[in-house]
Amino acid sequence: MPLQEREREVLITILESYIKTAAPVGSRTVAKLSNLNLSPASIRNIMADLTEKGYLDQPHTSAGRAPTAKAFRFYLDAGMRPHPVGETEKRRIDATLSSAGLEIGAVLKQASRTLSDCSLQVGMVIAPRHADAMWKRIEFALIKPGLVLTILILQGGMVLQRLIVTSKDLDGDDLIRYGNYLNHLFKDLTVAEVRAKLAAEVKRVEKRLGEMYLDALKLVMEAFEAENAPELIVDGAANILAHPEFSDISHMREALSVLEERSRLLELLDKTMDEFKTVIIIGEESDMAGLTDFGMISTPYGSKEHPLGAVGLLGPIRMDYAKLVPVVNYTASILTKMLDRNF
Amino acid sequence: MPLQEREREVLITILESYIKTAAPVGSRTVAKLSNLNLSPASIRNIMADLTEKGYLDQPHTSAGRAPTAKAFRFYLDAGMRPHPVGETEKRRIDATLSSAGLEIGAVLKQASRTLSDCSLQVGMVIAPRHADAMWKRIEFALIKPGLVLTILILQGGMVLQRLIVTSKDLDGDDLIRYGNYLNHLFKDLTVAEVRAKLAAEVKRVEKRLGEMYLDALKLVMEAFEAENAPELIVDGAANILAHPEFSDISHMREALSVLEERSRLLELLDKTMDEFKTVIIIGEESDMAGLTDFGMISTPYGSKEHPLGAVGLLGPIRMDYAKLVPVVNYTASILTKMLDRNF
DNA sequence: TTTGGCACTCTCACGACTCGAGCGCCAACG
DNA sequence: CGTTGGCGCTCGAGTCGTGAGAGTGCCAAA
Repeated sequence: MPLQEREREVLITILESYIKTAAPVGSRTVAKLSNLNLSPASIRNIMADLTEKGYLDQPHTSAGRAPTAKAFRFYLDAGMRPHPVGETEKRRIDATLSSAGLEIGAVLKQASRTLSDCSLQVGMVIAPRHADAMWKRIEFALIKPGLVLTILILQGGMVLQRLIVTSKDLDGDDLIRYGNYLNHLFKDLTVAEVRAKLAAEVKRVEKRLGEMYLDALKLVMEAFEAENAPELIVDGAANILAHPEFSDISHMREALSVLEERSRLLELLDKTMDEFKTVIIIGEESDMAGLTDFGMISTPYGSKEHPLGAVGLLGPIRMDYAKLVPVVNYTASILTKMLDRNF
Repeated sequence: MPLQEREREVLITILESYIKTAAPVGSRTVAKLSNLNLSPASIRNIMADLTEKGYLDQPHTSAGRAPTAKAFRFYLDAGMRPHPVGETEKRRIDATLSSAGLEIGAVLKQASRTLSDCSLQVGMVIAPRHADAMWKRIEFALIKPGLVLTILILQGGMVLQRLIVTSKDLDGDDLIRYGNYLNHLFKDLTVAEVRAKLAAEVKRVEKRLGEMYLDALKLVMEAFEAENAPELIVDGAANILAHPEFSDISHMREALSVLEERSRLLELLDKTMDEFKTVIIIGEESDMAGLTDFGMISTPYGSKEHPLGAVGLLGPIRMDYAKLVPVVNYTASILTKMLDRNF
């Protein structure tokens, strides 16, 4: 059954108060805060209904009521009026992001930090996957006999580097020839495509061409075989521990353990990239254990045709979504713009 | 006045018990643990003396005694019998470190993690300063008109990269010429020396040679001017919060704030590099506020002639130094050996 | 010099108690 | 019939007192 107008109003009032104070809200408070001009007694009736419908929860008889995850979901889907990002804040985000320079890695780190600073929550950023980026050039440097530094420059200025052990008699000239051969072969393919093509090329070369090219291919294979997990940048873990819901020690430990599960967080952020839109996950909507009391906002950056990565926030379920969703979106848009220069 | 043999024995017993349990130690416990074969009453007398001399501290009348920072200093300087690293543990360290591959950055991160895992404290590593490393080769890649990726390869396989905005009409051939010129000019100088030489070279070129070389120099200057702060890698912050001394919330926050002061931690670790020996700093010996209840073990890696960086542990003052100092030293030695391959 | 004994002190855990917030219910009111 | 004020109830948080336990300090005896 849908909510009546008055129930809606009361629920939103409770939500907004709870988001500010993290404390259960009583009928008196709601009566004062809402613009319904009803007495606490009437509010109590409405609150009782909302409790029955599963939107509110009483920790105990005399403690006021706290919104449930269902209430937050309602808020996000229907009740929330997003609060646009202020000019001051915009300027602040612009400034800090551009202070990081042009390098993707540095910019992303800064983005994560800026997000966590603005929100007092945990900021997260997924870096662009190397696999989707295009091969631009490979360079080899002989560090010492038998040790070669391989540097793969990707479109957009990303760099993948790896040290490789080789046979001792490989010299600088060999490396230059390898480089030329490989650059010719793989230019303008994505790293994923290169990986796919590598095996076939090895077979082809084995039959027709000399040993030399085989070595070159093996070098590349060794260098870039394991580069699969996208990088997750997390910042502001200390922020989150300052919130009152974590003032008790066991909750704090739980929060820390959530932050350690990088792969799970990645999974959640991935969703936002697949669908290329802002996603908010609260409470048990993720099937990630321990995330019950958390909420996560995430949004992709890059373009719909070429999604690059995602940025997001993780915090207690009672985050100020109305304010923070626009902040996350704005950050993503700036990020998109900044990285655009590189492509 | 120096400690008598019996006082020494009692103090060390107290220290070792306190290191294990983090709880003040009573006379009965000492009587049982020590091999003096004295009654609790006699122990009490000795403990009273130690308290007078400043080695022990009573939180309150009936709480047993806890060692002071002075006691720990005594322990470190005179009483401690280092506990050699076990074979199993050695193998474990070897294995995890070599699983990180050959790349310096990855190895150092792994070292920090391994240290924190072995010790259940916070692991710290200072990465080698780029300034001390030798210029091996510079590479330029034109990412798009007006945007150049600069890659400086240093001796040992370290890589410094930076994106630079240039004039739009700079093309690939220009970049190759720039590279040749710069590599010839700076080969086998350290980054610090290059920085010093740059200004002079600019002046020299301004008078005699063409515009082109000037641009090349400016490119390098822009790329590598700001690279000063050595990198500090920290891992295992969650570990430290599990210790009983941080079970109360205000101590926990204090601990977190200590970990955020990266530059201060760096300062402390720097000491160990200057003197090139293992340094243990406890309590107020550093003048760093908030570090009163902490202890830090640090030791350099690399060789005395070419110190590369430092590794260390940060934890509560009652760390198990006897066990952990050898662990830190062993890690540093493995690290030295691994990086040796690169030079 | 060492030891057992004993009185003393202080913390911690537990229970009783009070206070206040908030609720549910109900009767009365417009 | 919705709204309101009132009243009694419940439950948590804080306060106080008490008792147990750990540990000390001191003293007299071995």
